[in-house]
Amino acid sequence: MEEKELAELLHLVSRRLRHGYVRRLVPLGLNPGQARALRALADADRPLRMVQLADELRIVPRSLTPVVDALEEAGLVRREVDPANRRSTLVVITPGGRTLSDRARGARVEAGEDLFAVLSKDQREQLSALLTLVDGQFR
Amino acid sequence: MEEKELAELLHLVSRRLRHGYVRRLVPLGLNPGQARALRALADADRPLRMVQLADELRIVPRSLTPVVDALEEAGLVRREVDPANRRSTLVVITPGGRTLSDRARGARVEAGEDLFAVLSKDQREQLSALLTLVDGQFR
DNA sequence: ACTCAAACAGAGGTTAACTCATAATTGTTC
DNA sequence: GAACAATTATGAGTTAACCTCTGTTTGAGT
Repeated sequence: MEEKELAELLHLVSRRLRHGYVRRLVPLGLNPGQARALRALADADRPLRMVQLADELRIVPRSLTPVVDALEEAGLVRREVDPANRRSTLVVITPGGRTLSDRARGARVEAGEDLFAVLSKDQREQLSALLTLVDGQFR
Repeated sequence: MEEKELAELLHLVSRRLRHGYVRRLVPLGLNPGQARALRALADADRPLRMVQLADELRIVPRSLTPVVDALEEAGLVRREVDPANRRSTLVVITPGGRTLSDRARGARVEAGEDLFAVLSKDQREQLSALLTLVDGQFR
């Protein structure tokens, strides 16, 4: 009776995930967008320019500005002028930012474990593989 | 290096889907939330009270009010006082609403086909089954 | 030197949620 | 059967995460 379409399922599940994630991020003083940006910076392991970071997050650069504002405010990143191109801003993660990024990763993993508790390890890997395929097609 | 967590993948993919969906809904004058509500009403095949509909959509009733406002404005649903309980409002889909709901379903399916083009039919069914499992655990 | 493009941010809008408070009704209990 | 509690919807206000369009500064190519 309740056979939902993929679109609907995806929406509901991703909303549910966000819920658990947000809850765990609150004590860290981060929202998901900020956590994602921080994570991308930690993973890149080098300063990124605003455009690069925005691209990584698949958002337009303008949408990144307030995210970086907040992270900078919290001392988790620093903005630096790119010496190679003074139009560009380099976003540099601070040691504090790195630490918090690790804690945020924990929150993300926990939220994922909560949500995907009903799936076996195999099933999770399947899901991950399928989504990677879908995401990958637009690289 | 590009090994993304499930949380991240889910977020990116569902955002991508929404994108394609929104684009196709624009000519119908609907946004995704309105389309979802309309769909739930069409599927229920009977008037639903605000609380019931909200529950179906997994949102709090207060969040449903403006959605129904818009649908009513567009003549796609009607609000009626529930004769069985005068506190309750019954949301009744109109013939026009039903028609548009069908068109919105088309949009949703098309967007899904676009996004999941890289997957085989089998893979899509797998994905759907996995997400149904995850979604199902909270009912 | 002059023009065009790139990078960022200001201003403002949209969607989709949320909470808290309130009015109307109904159901329960003494 | 009056008093109290719960339910239903909504007013008011907030938040996250995006978007577009515009303007400023800077750099790159001719």
